[in-house]
This record gives sequence, structure tokens and C-alpha cells, in this order.
Amino acid sequence: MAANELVEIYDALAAAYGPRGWWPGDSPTEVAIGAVLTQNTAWTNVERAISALKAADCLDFARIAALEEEALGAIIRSAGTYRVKARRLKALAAWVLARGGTIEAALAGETGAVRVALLEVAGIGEETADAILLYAGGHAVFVVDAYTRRVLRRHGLLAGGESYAAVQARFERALPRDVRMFNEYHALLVEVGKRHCRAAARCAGCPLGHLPHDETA
DNA sequence: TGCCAGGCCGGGT
DNA sequence: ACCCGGCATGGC
Repeated sequence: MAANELVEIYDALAAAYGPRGWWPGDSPTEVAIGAVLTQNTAWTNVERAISALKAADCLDFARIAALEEEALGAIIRSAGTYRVKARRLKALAAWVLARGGTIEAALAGETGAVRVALLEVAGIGEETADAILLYAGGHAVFVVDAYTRRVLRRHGLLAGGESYAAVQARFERALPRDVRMFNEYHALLVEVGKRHCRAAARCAGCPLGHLPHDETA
């Protein structure tokens, strides 16, 4: 890879799309809840569930902790896998309440330690943890998701099969450890992924045209 | 109309 | 240490 191909990709995407203003969500609480709801799920379905939570005045960890799991599931039904997600949101709510009662308090502290603690919550894996850390907590961790992998794979920068940690380390080694940039970079990868690299779509016309393409990836 | 979406977990090799 | 099925709605 050139001096820093990941920086070049960032520059190309930033030039094409500009600031994305991510994560969609008005508060750290909404961001964290959205991170769970969007697991393997299209964002349009998550939006409905978040609206329903707002309408029920339940976009709040104390309220979620107090809700019956079944009732919570009914509210977030449109997000899919709603029984699983109700359980996971309850687990996250319990975690938040045990760490001060607000997501801001729960996420305060040294990044590595908070990450380890988050990963202990049932239903919070590496990607969800990192999305919460970065977009709700302002921690400098790079979020690796399906779009990240697909875009890099299609442009020859990943072979496929690399671990989450390996992909993440590559970004974090190549880039300045900067919350703002990590935030923006992940958002840009999702944008280019949605426009040009969806599973059954093609990369034609994408801003990374200077790189090799493998549209079967 | 089937396949897919901004994963994660548990059980089986 | 992997690999796989289950979870489930709504859009194209």
C-alpha cells in the first residue's frame, strides 16, 4: 500500500461526500440504543422502532430497565429480531444504571477499560461496542462493519477472513488517533457502501475509481 | 418473491 | 479455533 492508502481513501471519500454528520441520533442515549437495534438490520426499520420508543416515552435507559421484556419487544418490533433485541436493550440498560445511570457516566473513563466492560454486556459485540464508544462516548476507536469490509475487499485492500481486530488495527495504525476522523471515516465508508457497494450492487461510479475493483467480492 | 440489511450468540465439529 | 443456524421485520 502506498505511503498511506487508507488516508488517500479517506481524502477521496471526504472530497466526494463532505461531512456526513453521523451518527443519526439526537443524543448519546439514542445512539447507543440505535447501535443495538441496527444489528443485522436495515436502518429504515430501526428508525421506526426509535420513533415508537419516543412515542412511548421509553427512549431512556431507566424506562427500559423498568419495562417488561415482552412490552419492550412489542415497541421495537419493527427493528426485527425484536425478542433478542429487547433482551439486549434490557442488559444494556442494567449496565448503564449500574454505572451511574446515564450513558455519559457509564462510558466515562479510559477507553480500553470501558470497552472491556461494554463487551461483557450480553448482546454487545465488538462492532456494537465500538459504535457506542465512538458515537455516544467520544472515544477514539475505529468501527469496523459490513460496509467497511465490503468496500475494502472490493478495492483489493482486504483478502476477506481477517478478524475484526486485525481490520481495526490496520485503520488505527494508519490514521491519527482522532475521534473526529474516525467518526467521519466510518460514516463515509457507509455512504460509499450504500451508494455503490451494496451486496448485489456494483461499484460503478464510486469515488474510489482510481483503485482496482473486484465487484464479485 | 426471495434475498438482504451498519451482528451476536450458542452448539457442534 | 472456526462454522453454522437462529433470530424477524420491511424494502426492493
